[in-house]
Amino acid sequence: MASRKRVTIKDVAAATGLSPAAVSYALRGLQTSEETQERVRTVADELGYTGNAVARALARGRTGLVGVLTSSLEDLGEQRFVETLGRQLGSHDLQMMLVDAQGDPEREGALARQLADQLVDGLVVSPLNPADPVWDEIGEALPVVTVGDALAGPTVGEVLFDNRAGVTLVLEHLHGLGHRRVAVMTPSRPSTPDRPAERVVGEVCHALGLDATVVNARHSIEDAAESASGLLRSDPRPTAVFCLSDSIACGVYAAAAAHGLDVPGDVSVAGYDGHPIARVVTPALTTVDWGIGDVATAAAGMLAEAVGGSPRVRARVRVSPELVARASTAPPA
Amino acid sequence: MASRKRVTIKDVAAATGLSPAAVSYALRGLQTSEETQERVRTVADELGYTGNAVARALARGRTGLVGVLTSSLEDLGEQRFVETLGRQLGSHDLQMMLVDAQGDPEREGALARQLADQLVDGLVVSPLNPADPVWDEIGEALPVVTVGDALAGPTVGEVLFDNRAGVTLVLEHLHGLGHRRVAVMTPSRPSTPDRPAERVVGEVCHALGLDATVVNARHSIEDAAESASGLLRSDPRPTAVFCLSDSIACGVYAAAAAHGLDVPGDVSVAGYDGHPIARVVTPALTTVDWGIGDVATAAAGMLAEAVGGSPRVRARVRVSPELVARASTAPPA
DNA sequence: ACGGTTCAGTGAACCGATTCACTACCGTAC
DNA sequence: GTACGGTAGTGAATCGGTTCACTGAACCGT
Repeated sequence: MASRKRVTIKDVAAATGLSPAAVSYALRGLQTSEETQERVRTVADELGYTGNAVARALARGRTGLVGVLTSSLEDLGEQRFVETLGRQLGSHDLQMMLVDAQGDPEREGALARQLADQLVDGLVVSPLNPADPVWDEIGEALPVVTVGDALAGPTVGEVLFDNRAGVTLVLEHLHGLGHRRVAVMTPSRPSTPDRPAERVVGEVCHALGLDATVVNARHSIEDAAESASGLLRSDPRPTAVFCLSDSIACGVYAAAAAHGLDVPGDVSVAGYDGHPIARVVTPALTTVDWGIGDVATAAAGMLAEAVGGSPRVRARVRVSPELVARASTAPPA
Repeated sequence: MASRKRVTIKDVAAATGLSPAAVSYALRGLQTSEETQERVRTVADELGYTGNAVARALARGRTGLVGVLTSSLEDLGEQRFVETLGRQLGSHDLQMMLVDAQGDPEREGALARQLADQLVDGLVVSPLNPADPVWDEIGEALPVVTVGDALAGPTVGEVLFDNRAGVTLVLEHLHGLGHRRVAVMTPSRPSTPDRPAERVVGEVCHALGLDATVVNARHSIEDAAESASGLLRSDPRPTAVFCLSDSIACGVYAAAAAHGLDVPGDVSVAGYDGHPIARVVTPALTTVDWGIGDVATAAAGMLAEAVGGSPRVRARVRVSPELVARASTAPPA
């Protein structure tokens, strides 16, 4: 069925009696008379000519696609980030090509290389492993905007959020409420050697004199619930659980309910992301708002500018995380 | 910076003393001796040759990309669907190119046309407007798999869910509990003339003798909360609200909390999607599970098969929605 | 009437791969 | 010794556009 031959620019040229070059110009409103443009457009419509995006990309050396390499689409925060980013890129006439590293740093590197092979004009990435040498290569080949942690390699833009500050806000909040035995659930994979967030957590806990257990979890609510389940059964149960994403916090809620534990009566829970769902769950979730929407907008803007060919200045935006204290955290029993 | 010239197949050819053709074959392990292949691979690595995806796509007539046209990424259910779909397509060696219609049927049509211009090898779509003539054109040009409502045009696969059955399940459930004055919140835009879901709602309500108000809302939790706010203030307040997505239901929870209304004491709430979040919120949300994950897996499989070039048989999978009654619905006061 | 600009449009090169048709060469069989 | 078959590799065409360098004609003021 699909074999209906594609209408090419040559067909249009033949039908109008013009050269392919003229048609190409006419359709873009260049170097041709008004009436010719009109005529070409009419004929093109009649023939159903749509143009071949791949050929155009090859000839022009750009595709109009922006790669978005997300660390894990399972995360509600990432989902929301991606949604906004796609919308914003669209407003700059760029298409989002979404690729999911699924929390795996190696997969992330491989995907990045693949994307850089001329398929995309630029890349937005919130790196799982900012130290990966792949970023060096890629930063030289195309505009890269990072979100979250800064990259070793060259980039055209960075939207940094001070995760140390964010983590500190929560841990100080918990400490201030009187918690001393807290668990921290991070989305990290063991294979990431030096995930900054985790290191920061360790340092801050140490500084505050908190007794912290770090637990790895995946972002999905179901998986997080399972990981949390073990945690909540452990003998000296932590009095508070700090989740490095709101998704994971949702999982903890589910696990707490399953075990008949009250939040925050039996255990306090804090999240990270400032996702709207945090306001909906009961009790409303204490979380850190890093301005998902603003970050996405900034990133899209930077990349659009760089892809548009403006001189490569390294833009840098720093976002301050804000603690949103709600009902899910309270002094320990 | 980016100006470091790209290594092309010719460079590799020159470096090995072979023709570009030979290099092309060698790198794919065809028509060349073992040792040549080895040598070419070595040289290619040294030079940092990666290949140009666009040129390859033009020559071979396929890109390895699959377009995924989502109706609205604001919806938690869609987000989850897309996540699974991307994962599944990846396991078939296909890349997902995600495009968001943002709930706008016209935008959906335009994006579909754009995608079909040779950029993608296939398309997965859950159509906002199944009657749009664009599907006819596109279905002839490339493999299309629909999810949800069936399309008028030709497709290679359909994952149908019986939304009539799903809607009926919920409305009968509410009716059975004794509700007579219910509100239905749909994500439809007024511009969609014949959104099937809405028509079905009308019919089923009529059949059951329910007094139904239909309210349009966007999927985002914030927007849905706002729409719900008005609804909950209306004079003879509906005793139950049926939301056509779990996202919207979350918005209703938020609005109810803001107005000091108890769910289900003052108003029952039901959702649609079976998103994991439905189990997390309090009270746990009554919803309709249509098997997001299974649907995504089925769709990916169908499309992969069609893109792989297997004979075009129209595959059809029908998914039965299942009511998951939880604590958010109860008899009216 | 004349050189000099513009304007509209042409032809060919090009982007970077793939693939078809063909050649050179080797070994083998008769 | 000639015919034959198979393998390794080549050259050129091709995919479908864009763009550069150029041409012929119309138009300009003087």
